[in-house]
Order: sequence, then structure tokens, then C-alpha cells
Amino acid sequence: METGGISKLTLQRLPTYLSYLRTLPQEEGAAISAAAIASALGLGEVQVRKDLATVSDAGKPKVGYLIADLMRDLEHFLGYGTRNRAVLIGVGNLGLALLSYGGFADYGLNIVAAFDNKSALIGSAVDGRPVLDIQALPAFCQKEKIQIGILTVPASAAQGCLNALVEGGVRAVWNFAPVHLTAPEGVLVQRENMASSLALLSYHLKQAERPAENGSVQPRGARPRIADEKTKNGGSRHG
Amino acid sequence: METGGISKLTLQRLPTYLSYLRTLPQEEGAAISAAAIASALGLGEVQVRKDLATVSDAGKPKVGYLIADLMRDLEHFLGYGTRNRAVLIGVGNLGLALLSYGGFADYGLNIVAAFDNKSALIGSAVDGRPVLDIQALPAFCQKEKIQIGILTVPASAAQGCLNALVEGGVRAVWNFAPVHLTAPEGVLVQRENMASSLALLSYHLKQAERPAENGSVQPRGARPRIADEKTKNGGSRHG
DNA sequence: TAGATTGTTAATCGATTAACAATC
DNA sequence: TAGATTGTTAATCGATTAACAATC
Repeated sequence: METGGISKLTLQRLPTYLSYLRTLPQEEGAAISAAAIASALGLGEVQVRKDLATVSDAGKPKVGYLIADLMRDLEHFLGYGTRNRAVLIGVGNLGLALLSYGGFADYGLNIVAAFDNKSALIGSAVDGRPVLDIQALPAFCQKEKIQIGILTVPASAAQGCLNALVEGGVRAVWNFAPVHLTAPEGVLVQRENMASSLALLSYHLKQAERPAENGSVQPRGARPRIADEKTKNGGSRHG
Repeated sequence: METGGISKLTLQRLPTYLSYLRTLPQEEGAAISAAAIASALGLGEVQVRKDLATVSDAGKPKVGYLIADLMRDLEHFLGYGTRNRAVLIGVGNLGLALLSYGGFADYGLNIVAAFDNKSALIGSAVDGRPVLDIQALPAFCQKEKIQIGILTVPASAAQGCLNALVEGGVRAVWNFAPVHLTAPEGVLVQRENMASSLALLSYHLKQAERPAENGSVQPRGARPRIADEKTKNGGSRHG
């Protein structure tokens, strides 16, 4: 990662900083220290400084980070200023939930329409956004300059829908279907993998229940241990 | 991570292997190679072998992995055999969606009841699961031997609900609220951070749009670059 | 100035990958 | 046996952390 980019993990932490800052009282000229942020978010203090230094120069020695400036820089860096226009495909339970959830606006996302293949749904609307025929997807994306596609269709339909999005010029896709999809160069497919989270929970419980067992399955060693035992970082335990 | 545990990232990939295997025709004695799995999931071949070797000995040189055995071992390792009993707290849009989504059963999760504080909801039911008064949460968890709590409440309410879960003896919590929560030792709080995924998408679009800009903000170097440019691993592009 | 706090350079740690050994 | 494929050990790569330098 020498090239002057930003590490993927840092990038993923940035919205967390931003949403924490948004909960703070927005007083004129107020500042906050890296230590305070770190403790609130369960991260390392140095990590916070390094992450923030990547995207902002709102940090002042002896003072801390100017909250307003830092928020501005984070929003700018993440591209939340220019609202991203999105469509959602698959108006099932999850699709409906995401459509109805208002919070995405805070992250620059603007869902302008939904698509489905069920005629019972086509022509209806959810919170003012029309549900359209999936057939019309590529043309709609092109005409409406859609930037993000959200896939909440069954696994079996996901690749086909992705292809239609790509055909419509969409270059960023948020995939909730539990499959790996294939897209051309330049198109980012980000998979939201709920099963991964569940795996961590399930394994943690299994370890806690029968700490001794695990013979054939555990490699060598012995001590049952879940990955983030070390307190700070990722998984989040008490610190 | 010397101690004989399993790396967190490997653990997170395991359900992906499992769900891919489940899509395969389940023929008696059928086998599949690491190369085939890797290519289907967009992972490295060695990584697949290493991951699978951690949890199974279904791999046979020259043959590949016996599909049925491998699935059994994955399910066993992840603890999907013993169904985990869960409650969901916060019957808003997202909560409703997760309640109605049937697919979690495949991952050993069994949501037995939901909780809310709105009297309009209390007493109703979603797909046969009762919506109960949040006041009753700790006692219910204890009596019903609940293992997992799913938090789909607003950020401001999340810590209080977590405390109630802990009081009820729950040791694994899936947190959809956009906040960091604090829990005692031994309680795993896994945060599902949708904003992180959105950040990756948004940043990718911003880079694609104006590849040159980014002066004040980008560290040194120049070439705009998204973390997973390298094709295989995590983010998933075409390979 | 002295003290507090940020920013950066070097060391550590963990995960991935490459090269090779083992085996059906 | 020879060839294919898994499993493992060593090398590489990237991210985190510790130690220190810079600065208001």
C-alpha cells in the first residue's frame, strides 16, 4: 500500500469517527483529543491519530482536533458532499427495510427508486420512491445517472441483476445476497456478509460453552480463544 | 495468534465456504478441489486450503475435499448444529426485516421473540414470534436460555438494551446500532457496520470520478487507488 | 518556558502467499 | 509409477503499536 492510497481498514473506520463526532455538541471552535475519541470508540489512541492524519489537518498539538473542521474533512474525503444516487433491487423484507430506513442520507446515499420482477409490486411506491419493473433497470440507470446499486434479491438472481446494473453504467454495488459476484474491472462489488458476523457470535458461544472440547477440529495448542480477546480493536469488547 | 485459536478473518470466511457448498449438487461421495472453490469465491487457492485445513480433514490429495464431510465439519466447527436461541430488540423497519427473513436458520440462528417499548406493538406477533415488553427482557432471557441478542434499536437506546441483555445472561450480541457499546468481559458485541461498506462504495466512486484531485487530503504519492485494487481478497472484483 | 498533544519513523505483530513436502 | 492435489514451513506483505520528534 505504498502508492499514496488509504488502507481499506482505515477507510472503513472513517464513518465511525464521523458518526461519533456528529453526536457531540457542535460548539463553535470546540476540540476533542485523540485519546477521547479512542476511548469512546474502543480503538487505540495512535490508530486514531494516524487515521485522522490521513484525511485531515484539523489536529493541533496541545489542542486536539477541531470538531467542525474534522467533520468537514471526513465528509469531504468520504465523498458525502456529493450525494450518491442509488437504486435498490429486490423489494422483499430486507429491501423494504433498507428503503424505509432514513439513516442512509447521513452517509450521502439517496435511493431514488426500487425495482422488482413481481407485478404485484410494480407500480407501487415506498416512502415516495416508485417500484419499477426490473426490465427497465439498465435504461433507468443510464437516464437517471445512478451511481450505486443495492442488491437485496435472492442469491440465484443476484448475478443477473448485477449485469443489468453494469449495463446501465453503475460502477458501485452493495450486495446483500449471500454469493460472490463477478463484475468487470472498475466496478466495485461490496458484499455485506451477515453470515460472517453470525459466525463470530456462534463460535464465541461454542467456545464459552465447552471450552475443553474441540479436539479433532482445533489445530494444535489448546486454550480456547476467540480472535479479539485482546480487548481493543475490531470486534469490540469492554475495554 | 499463536495460541491454537483460529484467525478472525478465517472464521469470517468459513460460512462463505459453507453456503457455497450448499449450492452444489449433493451427490454421494462427490469431491471438489481447492482451486474450484477459490475461483468460485474469488479467493486465493492457498488461502482456501489453509482455511479448510484448520477445521476439517475432508481434504484428500489427488481427490479434493469430500463435499459432505467438509460441510459437516464446517457446521460443527461453527456451532450450527446446536441451534442458538436469540431475541431481537427494536421492532422498527430493520428489526421487522430481520424477523421476517427466514434465511438465518441456515446459520443456526433461531429468533424466538422480539421486544419493543411501544405499547402499540407489544402483544402483536411477527411470523409467530411474540413482540413483548422490553421491561420483561432480562427475566425472559434467563428463563428461556437465550444466547444471542440482536439490537435493532436507535443508537441512543442501544447501551441500555445491551445492559438488559447482559443482566439476562446473554453473552453474544449482534449490534446494528451505529455506536460502540461497552460490555463486561466474556460478552462479545459484534457490530454490523453498514456505514463502513457505504464508505468503501462512496470513496470508490469519488476516486473514479475525479482521479486527479485529492490534493490537500491524500497523503503523499499520487495515484488514486482503492484498497482492493489487487483483484483477489476481501472486497471482491472481477478476477 | 513547560506541558500537552499531534504527527511520524521504526518495531512488532498477524495474515497472506510462495515454495516445497507429503500422499493417495 | 507419475501426476494431481492437499498440507506445511518460510517469506512477504500490510496493519498496528511503541517510541520519539515536532509544535502550539
